[in-house]
Amino acid sequence: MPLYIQGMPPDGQPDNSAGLVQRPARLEVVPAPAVRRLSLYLRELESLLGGGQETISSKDLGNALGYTDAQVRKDLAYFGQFGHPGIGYRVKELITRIRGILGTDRVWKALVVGAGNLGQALVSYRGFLKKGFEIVAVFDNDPKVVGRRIGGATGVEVLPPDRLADTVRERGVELGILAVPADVAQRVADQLVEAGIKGILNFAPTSITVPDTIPLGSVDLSVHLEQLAFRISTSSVTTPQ
Amino acid sequence: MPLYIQGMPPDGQPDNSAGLVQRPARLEVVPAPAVRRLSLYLRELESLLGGGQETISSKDLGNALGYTDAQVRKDLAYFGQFGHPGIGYRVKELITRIRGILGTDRVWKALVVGAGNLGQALVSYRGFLKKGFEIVAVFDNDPKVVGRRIGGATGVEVLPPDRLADTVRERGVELGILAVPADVAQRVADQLVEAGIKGILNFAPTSITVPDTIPLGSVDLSVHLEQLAFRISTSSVTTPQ
DNA sequence: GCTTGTGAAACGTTTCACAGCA
DNA sequence: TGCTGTGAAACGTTTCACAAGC
Repeated sequence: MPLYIQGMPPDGQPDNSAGLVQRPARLEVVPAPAVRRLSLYLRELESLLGGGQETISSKDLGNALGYTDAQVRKDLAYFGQFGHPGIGYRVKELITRIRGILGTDRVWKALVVGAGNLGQALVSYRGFLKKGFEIVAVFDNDPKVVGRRIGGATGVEVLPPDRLADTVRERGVELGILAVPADVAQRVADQLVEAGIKGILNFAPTSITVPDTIPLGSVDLSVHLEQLAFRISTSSVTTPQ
Repeated sequence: MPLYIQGMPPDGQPDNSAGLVQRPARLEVVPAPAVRRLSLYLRELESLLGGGQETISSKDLGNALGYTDAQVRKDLAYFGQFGHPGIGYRVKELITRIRGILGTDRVWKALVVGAGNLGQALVSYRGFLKKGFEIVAVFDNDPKVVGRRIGGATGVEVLPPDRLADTVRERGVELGILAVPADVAQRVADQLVEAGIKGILNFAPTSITVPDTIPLGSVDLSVHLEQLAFRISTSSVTTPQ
């Protein structure tokens, strides 16, 4: 599934040398894997910034994550010219740029459906906010859980499912996180879409379908363990060239 | 990172028509994305089995997950000939085959490091066992948490970090799941490797390095939300050709 | 009819290699 | 010298299209 994004002109003078006609914004194709790596570059850069490092080369950034220097440069070049020949990339500048590209230079409101163990863990996780995500509500259909507070003093109250739609609308929630059992995941997803959610991250161990205008991500913990099991099982039989 | 696995001969008569010389097992290359999809096929098939369905075509299996029929057939064909022309795939048979391929036709012992919210959620998750994974121990360095029981009656006791190595060895633990803060993830990974763990799944929001003999998976919740944010942000500018 | 398995073609992604710049 | 940005080549993956089988 290739991703088409509207290309932005490189820094500095826009190339209008062709003359009088305004050049239409290039339509460029960004490989989905490149966008995934952008998140990892950002994470690494934030760590470097904490360590006080001011610049980094594509070689060092790649090495830290197991990619080649060419891969790093190519990935970044899809979005513009951020580097400085002879110097590398300025850490602070690149962080700002990548946040702008990913859209996390502002705070996204998210809600969690399902206040089981995983739902509680997601609501309690302190790392989301500095990444640009704020969990503003959590829902559960168990009356014994509704009304309870999750996430300590600054936490949120568990709401009943019938509050879902109005919460999305009134609070401007854009992201829905599904931490419900597999058998209700599709139904909840439908409700979220109906309520006007803009994207869904599904932790339920089942595949769900949404209109293809709604970006959908999914994380299945068992699937990740299975992939490990496969790689361990076959590594004894493996000949990595 | 291409994956090389030792190809298995198709069902029935091994092709030894070339004559007297024993044909060496073909070394075949399986795309990593194909292996990931195998897990999804398995999940879908298990759901179909629960619904009583006996056979399924590559077309229907693909449709359920958003893939083409050719993709499904190709993926499965990397590992052998499991289908029946005119019929499709027998659900029960294919489940057995895929489990055999992934290595989850037996139970893998896993441990969790970190008994915070996420660690507790992982230990408590009831779905792992029927997928072939058993969490046999959980560790935490907080003395207030050590000794506590997690996961109810059948749960496990939280152990201190100094019990890590002997637990891996004595109980034959093969998989390590990291649910610790980023700043200790690498250190814990090193200890797990030192103790003889065979694979690691990292939930800490940082990249870690392990010897390349040790398969490593990683799940960063913020990264998944970032990818959603990007897709939402760009979808207004998107022309999915 | 409907279905699989599979070479070959099409397509997508990564790596190479080097011009250009600090 | 060291580094980026980028076309072109190499490589990997998916789709096509069809022979063969139920």
